[in-house]
Amino acid sequence: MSRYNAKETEEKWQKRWEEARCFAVEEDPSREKYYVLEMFPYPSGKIHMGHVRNYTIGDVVARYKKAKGFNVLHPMGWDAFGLPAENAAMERGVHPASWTYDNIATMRDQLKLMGLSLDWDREIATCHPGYYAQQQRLFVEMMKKDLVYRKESSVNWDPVDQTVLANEQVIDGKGWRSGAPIERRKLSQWFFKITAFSDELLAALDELDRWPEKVRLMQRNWIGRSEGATIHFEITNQSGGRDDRLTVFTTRPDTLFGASFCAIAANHPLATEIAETSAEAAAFIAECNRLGTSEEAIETAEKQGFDTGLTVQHPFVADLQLPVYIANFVLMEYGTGAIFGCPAHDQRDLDFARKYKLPVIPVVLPPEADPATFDVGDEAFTGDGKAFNSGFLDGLGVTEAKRAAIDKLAAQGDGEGTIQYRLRDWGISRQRYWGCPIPVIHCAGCGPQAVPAEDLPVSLPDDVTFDRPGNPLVHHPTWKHTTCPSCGGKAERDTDTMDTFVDSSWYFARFCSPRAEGPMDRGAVDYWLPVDQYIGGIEHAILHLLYARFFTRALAEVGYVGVAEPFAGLFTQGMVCHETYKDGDGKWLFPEEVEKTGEGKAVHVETKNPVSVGRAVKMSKSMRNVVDPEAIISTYGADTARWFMISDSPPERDMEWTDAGVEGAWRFTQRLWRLVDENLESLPPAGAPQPGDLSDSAVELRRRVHKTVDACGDDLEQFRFNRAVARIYELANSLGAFKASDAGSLWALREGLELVVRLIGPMMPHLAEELWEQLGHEGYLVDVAWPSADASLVSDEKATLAVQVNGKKRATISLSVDAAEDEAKSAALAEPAVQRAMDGKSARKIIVVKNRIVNVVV
RNA sequence: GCCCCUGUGGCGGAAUUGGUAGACGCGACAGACUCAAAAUUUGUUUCCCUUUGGGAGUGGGGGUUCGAGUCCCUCCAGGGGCACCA
Repeated sequence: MSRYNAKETEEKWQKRWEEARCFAVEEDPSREKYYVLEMFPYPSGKIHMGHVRNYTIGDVVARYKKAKGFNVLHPMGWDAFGLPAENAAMERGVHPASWTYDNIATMRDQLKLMGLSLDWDREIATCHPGYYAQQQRLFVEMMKKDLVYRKESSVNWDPVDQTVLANEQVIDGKGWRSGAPIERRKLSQWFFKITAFSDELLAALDELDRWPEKVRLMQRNWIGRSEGATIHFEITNQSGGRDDRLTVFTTRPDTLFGASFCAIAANHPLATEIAETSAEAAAFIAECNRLGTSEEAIETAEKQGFDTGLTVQHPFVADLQLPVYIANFVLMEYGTGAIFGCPAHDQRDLDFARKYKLPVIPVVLPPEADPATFDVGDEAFTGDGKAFNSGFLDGLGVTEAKRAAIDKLAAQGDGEGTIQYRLRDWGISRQRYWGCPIPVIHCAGCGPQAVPAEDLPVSLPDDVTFDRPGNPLVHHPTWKHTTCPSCGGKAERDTDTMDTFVDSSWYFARFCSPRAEGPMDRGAVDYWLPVDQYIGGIEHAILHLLYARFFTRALAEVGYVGVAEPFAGLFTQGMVCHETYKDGDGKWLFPEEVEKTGEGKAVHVETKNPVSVGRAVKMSKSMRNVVDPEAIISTYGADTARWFMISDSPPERDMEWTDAGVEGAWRFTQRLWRLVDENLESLPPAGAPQPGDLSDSAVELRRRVHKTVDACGDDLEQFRFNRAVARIYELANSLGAFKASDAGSLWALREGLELVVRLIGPMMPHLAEELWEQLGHEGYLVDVAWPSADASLVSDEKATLAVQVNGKKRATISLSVDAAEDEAKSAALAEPAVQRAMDGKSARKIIVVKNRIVNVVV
């Protein structure tokens, strides 16, 4: 009896597939296309289990669709620009380019070990000039279409390192390297006009019916369309020539009678103006700026305000003036950067009012509450109710009151109904080296000028150093100095590079024609786009996916593509988790440093000191709970790793990586091998015709086989890989237990073995090819069509129904499929257990659900 | 803080989408094979009650229904995103 040698076999088939160019594809208008794409990886060094899961799922889909007869495009590339390369440069002195390309080489080799059905001819890296040159062309063309503009916006500034920090580099308001308190600073930056598409991006979500509902919901909330009102409050005690009105946006104009203050953002123009003459205001604003730019930091900070001393006139109540505060929880980026506070009906306003002893006036009465005694306490009432304490609005519901308030404001000239979006334009300027240079030249006389097409690309200089803070492109002795394309005078290049989200906003289109001279070949994108199935992590649910949707629309305006939506189908897979280990000193340990001693206990491999075992969390370097895919593949083979990845947990759910699970998967590969190997000699030859009559047990086996084929196809279509795997286990159990003696059973056994091999093809492709060959077939299983089940063997003759009495199961009965209701009733009542449970009472009602259940109500 | 998701045996999960809860795998236990171990293999395995049999049970509490893991309300726990990580 031979043993399956995974390593040898996997190498053998990987080589053969490559030589036969099994996965290289071209446009073929005569065939239906299917574009499978997994989110391309950032080349961080080595592949991790998250990649293995992502690419296994994608590969199952790609191979399945290929077997279903589609012309399948399945490419791979590298999201190769980004911050970690610069960190490596600073920490280890390696050049970002060589660091990145080394990582790509390593990770490419690792991916190849997985046996993925990729068209490697189409490989791209976003840091390659061949890619980013095209991106610069797109930028220039978008500029011409007025989709790009320049404005000021805030960044996190590290005053010690003299550099801009990413949000993740700000920890508790301090720079991660310097530890210095960070400041908000304004810089002039480039923006993509994504808000021009707010409505369209929102409306089109309804059509994306192969996207997870939760992703569509998150995007809807992110775009955040809200109907409300802008209200102009007259400033009553101002001095000087400033604008005498404060404009706020609110979604609750119905609560205007409950207003007790107004608040403006720390970077509101009025705040800036006040700070010029008030040292206290300036100090407070500086304090707010220390919070950094992330919404999370701003909203979780304790609510604080600064009373400007200004007051504004309430538009409806003649003798009411409201104080104006500068507040740390008001965002300049949303609405008008100013709000009116109604503490009774907004939690943040309430917290603020309690702190600064401002009045809390309830103006919306919850249903069934008493207007005389109703009080909000510490919890604002945000639900629906009737307006009270509200003058002309009294008695109206929230919706009607909003309308009435807006009408009155408009009539008075104090405001109007407005639709506001939460979505902001996309700032893409980054003060970094390792990114796509922004192809713009700044001329003192002519202003910013796009680099002319014939001068593209603007290449990154190689000779840069990271020995001092700031952007190497700024420090470079010659790079930024150039001449103005318009006037010919001295000018400087824009030293910013693009956000790496730009790189990943069109790579799927580049894959259609990766070596095209322009950004993309129209014929190729018209054939391949949209991506039929996109697969990646849920962490990209909003930003990446929304930017790509915007960019595709921008590409359509520029004339490169004919579709608006890049991804027709989306699947978001869960994370790969692992237990965590800590030694007595609280130091994290790698799994290989830990030895299990049973019952959830563990010790250190060398010292034998006890180790505390923590629950499974997402694999991460910081907690050391990582398993190296390459080590797994070299021990068990790629098929085992792939099989385990999809076998237990549903792909959209988080999964736990365990040694026991991998070993179980490995045992199954061996079992399948033996199943074929042990029977090989007695089986009829491949392609032998079905013998005349089959024994009952052979027919029964065929039923199981064909039912499995039928159900597995459905499961794969619906991404229920774990169910398909369970069915294949069941089938393997049946095949293993089957006693074949006569010619008919041996024929049925061959059929069953061949079909199980074809079913595992997308999941364990190497083993499947090898077994297919063992079973006497020539050519590649990869080229064999997906099997279809014999319909006559899939349907059952008998159905088992549960019989309940008052909803409690008391017996089961076996009836022919679709048996009549009366037959089911009498069979149910004939059961002794049912009679016993009925306890002599008569049935008041009997509910019969065909082929499922009979419920007797007494 | 805001938005979104998840919760079923010792563990991962299944449940025909409102109709027999626990398929399949892992682990554990017992047996076979073996000098022994590994591998393989047979069986048992939600909990409680003494059994033929009965009761409880899908994070907690409540509701709708002939019937709820599935729908509604509420609470708890864990996770993802929050615009410069990718």
